[in-house]
Amino acid sequence: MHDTKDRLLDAAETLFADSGIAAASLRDITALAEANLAAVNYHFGGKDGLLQAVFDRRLRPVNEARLALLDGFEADAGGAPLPLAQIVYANLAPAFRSLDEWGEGGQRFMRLVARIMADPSSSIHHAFVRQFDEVRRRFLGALGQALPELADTEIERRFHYALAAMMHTFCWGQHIECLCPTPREHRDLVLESLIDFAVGGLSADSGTTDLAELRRRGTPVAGAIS
Amino acid sequence: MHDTKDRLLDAAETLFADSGIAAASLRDITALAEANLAAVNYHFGGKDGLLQAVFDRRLRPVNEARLALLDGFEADAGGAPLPLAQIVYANLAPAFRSLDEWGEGGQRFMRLVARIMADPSSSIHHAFVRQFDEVRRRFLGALGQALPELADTEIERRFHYALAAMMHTFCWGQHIECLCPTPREHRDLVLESLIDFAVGGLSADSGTTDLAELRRRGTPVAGAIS
DNA sequence: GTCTATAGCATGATAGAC
DNA sequence: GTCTATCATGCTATAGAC
Repeated sequence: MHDTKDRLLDAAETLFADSGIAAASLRDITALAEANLAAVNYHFGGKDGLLQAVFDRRLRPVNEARLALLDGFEADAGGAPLPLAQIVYANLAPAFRSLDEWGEGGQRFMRLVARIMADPSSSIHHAFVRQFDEVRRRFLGALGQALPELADTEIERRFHYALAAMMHTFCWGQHIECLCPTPREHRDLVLESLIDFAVGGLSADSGTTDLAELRRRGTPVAGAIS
Repeated sequence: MHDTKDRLLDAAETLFADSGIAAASLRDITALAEANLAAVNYHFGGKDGLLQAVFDRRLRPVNEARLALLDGFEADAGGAPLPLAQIVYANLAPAFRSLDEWGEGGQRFMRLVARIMADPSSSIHHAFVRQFDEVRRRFLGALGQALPELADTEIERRFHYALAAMMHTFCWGQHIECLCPTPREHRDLVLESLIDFAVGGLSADSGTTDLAELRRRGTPVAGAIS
């Protein structure tokens, strides 16, 4: 069924996602995998290699699916700007689809990705950002076409906000019922909700917010924060 | 100037935020604080106590400021639903203001909060969620009034999305230029951008997204994900 | 490829002098 | 309150038998 290597990858994915990367020890991982402690070093060269292997197994297909979806939409549009919903969908759907294709493992993995995203000091973080970079550039390009009135930096900020919402959802899905992406019907609901929110946020009018006005009205008691 | 206790709190805040809670050792912390290793146990009873103390020092004022702002807006409105921008502002501004009041320490602390948010398995996470619970309930109530056409669960989801965008900003601000909340002029720009995005997302039309349509158009090659 | 055994090190906590 | 010294534990990594 599963050879040692796969069992180690599964166990590592589980414990990295649930406990955090630093907190998951090789002893815990090999115990869960019913493998020997030394097997990690034999197969992956160490803890970092194991983490890298966990990522390589899953991340590439998701990012490739993102680009493939975007390619398809752009081919359909023939040079015209894409509807925002398509851009957002192309970014989110592959991650959600992986939940189906990989079952429990997919959920755990997305939680792990969310952890990495929130931990810029992690050893994997540079490799992760580099692998995501092409996706990022392509999507920023598509967003730039769809939102010509927005400055590039504003588009990049909003792209990050939308990404953050997805990551947060994966990370907290198992703890907060309304965000939980299981069972399957519920998953589509959350995906739709995320798309609605992201599209609304991305297309929001810029400069509507009058910060000075909010500050003036919002200080009923001077020094309330003290 | 600073007694040992304060220096330990500052050092812990710095290292917890920069390296992660598990990765920051008491030896690193006491070295940075120029204090003795045993001082942590004497003053805080251990690493967990230190972490708790780091949070207690900063979190309460921010949450109190959030509620005070919301109170002020609601008193002004006299029972009418609040503008979304006011609700969002009341949630975000105190966190941003802390960046001014606490300088470097405020930035570090917000990064630390973002870490905790992304790590549901952290030892502090229950205490953190409990302390935030009143804020959460009050803001969900205000949002429910402002968005009567949305279901409660949808409102809660969107509240989490908006929260996620802010957390992501604090966490990555020092790594991604467009999100960086320093210097001060830039900070207001990011805050405005976040408010625009959150207001747009919160007020997005629900059910606009036609998932089936997106799925149909978005599969140029069957099994592209394989 | 898989195992036992262990090296070599860092950690959190504590005892006890001052 | 602060220090030194140390304990007990856990960790990653590796050597070497099978």
